[in-house]
Amino acid sequence: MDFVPLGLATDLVILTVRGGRLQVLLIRRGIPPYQGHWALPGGFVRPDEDLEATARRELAEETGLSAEGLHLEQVATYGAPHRDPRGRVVSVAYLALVPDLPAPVAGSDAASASWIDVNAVLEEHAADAVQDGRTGVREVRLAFDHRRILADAVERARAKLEYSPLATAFCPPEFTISELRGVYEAVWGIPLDPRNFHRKVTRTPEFVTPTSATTTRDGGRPAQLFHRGTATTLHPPMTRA
Amino acid sequence: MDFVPLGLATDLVILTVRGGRLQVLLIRRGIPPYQGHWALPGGFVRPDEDLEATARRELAEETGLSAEGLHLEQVATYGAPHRDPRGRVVSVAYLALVPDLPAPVAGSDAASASWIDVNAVLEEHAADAVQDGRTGVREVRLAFDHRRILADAVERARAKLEYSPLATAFCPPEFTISELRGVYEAVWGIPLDPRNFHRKVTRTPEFVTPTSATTTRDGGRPAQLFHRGTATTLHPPMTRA
DNA sequence: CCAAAAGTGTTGTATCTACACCCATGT
DNA sequence: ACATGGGTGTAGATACAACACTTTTGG
Repeated sequence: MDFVPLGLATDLVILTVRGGRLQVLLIRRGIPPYQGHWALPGGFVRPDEDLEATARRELAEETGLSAEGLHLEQVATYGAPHRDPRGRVVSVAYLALVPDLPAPVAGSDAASASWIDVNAVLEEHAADAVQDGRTGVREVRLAFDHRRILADAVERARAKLEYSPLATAFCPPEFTISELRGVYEAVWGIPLDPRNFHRKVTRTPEFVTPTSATTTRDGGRPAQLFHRGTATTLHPPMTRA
Repeated sequence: MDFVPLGLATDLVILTVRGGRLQVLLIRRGIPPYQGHWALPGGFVRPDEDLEATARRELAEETGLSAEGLHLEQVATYGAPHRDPRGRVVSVAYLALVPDLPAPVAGSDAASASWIDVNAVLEEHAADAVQDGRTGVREVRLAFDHRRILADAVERARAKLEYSPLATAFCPPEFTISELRGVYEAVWGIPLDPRNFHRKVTRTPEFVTPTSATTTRDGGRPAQLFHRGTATTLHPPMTRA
């Protein structure tokens, strides 16, 4: 057996939708390298620990949620020889989707964790585009190759919304069609027609199933509440513009 | 840094279409563990070698082709603690697509490599389904977790044929629409209407571009020859039944 | 001439988009 | 009453499946 010395880690791209915006959980690094930069949460795989178990453990640590029931999937593995200046570290990236948490990020360790607007990180940073008055976040440089990992994970999420019921993973157990539409709009970054969206979702077999309850939490006429259906793929798929 | 002792390897799922069937390159293991079983070609990542470089090196070694221009993409990483009985080995799986080689598998090292029908490997093996008179191949048990890796890679290929021009990676530089259809039929395992397929492919922008040449190698009326277009995604996508 | 494969036209059906319109609540 | 969001109906455009039909070669 050929045991080249290397570290094996998992990095997590934890996404949520808050206030109509797609956000990612980032940690500000307190120590070099990349001290002061933002980074994806992650950690080393323990001996005899499965890769997904590592990711799920990190997810629980960072969000304070029991990771059961949360969506978690592997995205890709990054292993360029010098991606970490300290030595060879190969990292398996996972994508996690969580609903908008009522509780703030709790249980995270000493480092400061925050929800950061994904667009603020991924937008091209022309030197003159620095001042963005709306969000306050101006420029977010990620440590290591984490910008690429984030981009790959977000692209995965965008693509999977089309043909899978993944968007429900961003929602609480019971949700309205409008709230589900809000997820699509936030992740894709485009507005959708509320009426056509409603029809499409409710007519796609097993995408969502109605409960007997309604809510007025979004204002206006009471909306039917739904929970996830049993579908694993959507026929026909949802379509972006 | 946390250097747990482990081996890092890449495994290759090299697919081709021969005689209208989807086939995978497998190697018969000459030594334990799993001596005598079929396995995916693979090998350990060298110090300072990028993951994809490892995969491309293995691909060139096994097929005897220069790996340049061949399609190669990462599929997933497999790291269950006891997937290899010799110790902890984490493997990054890559999918490679090659055209039907005029030359047989050359340059492969001592172990015997063969093209094996993918269906013969992936079909469910109920104990009483062992005797399959049609294909002659009865039972192909793969070593390690390679059956799962193969299944994941094939599913990836099947899905990508829908929305990407990936099928052209199975074809020689110049090909007819029929040959391209043969790829879809082999990978998806279903027949397609030649007339609708022709229209669909030629009307999808930048999927294929016509050359000035024709061929009669498929018999019948001479067929227009095409080469790959510049599209990276297909609009509209190709559809399975 | 016939067989075989290439390629075009047509028709009915499903789906999408855009938008008019009505429904049920809070204030 | 009116603002707000929930939900249904409908018409034109687009795409699809099925299949009749014509074209161009080899034998």
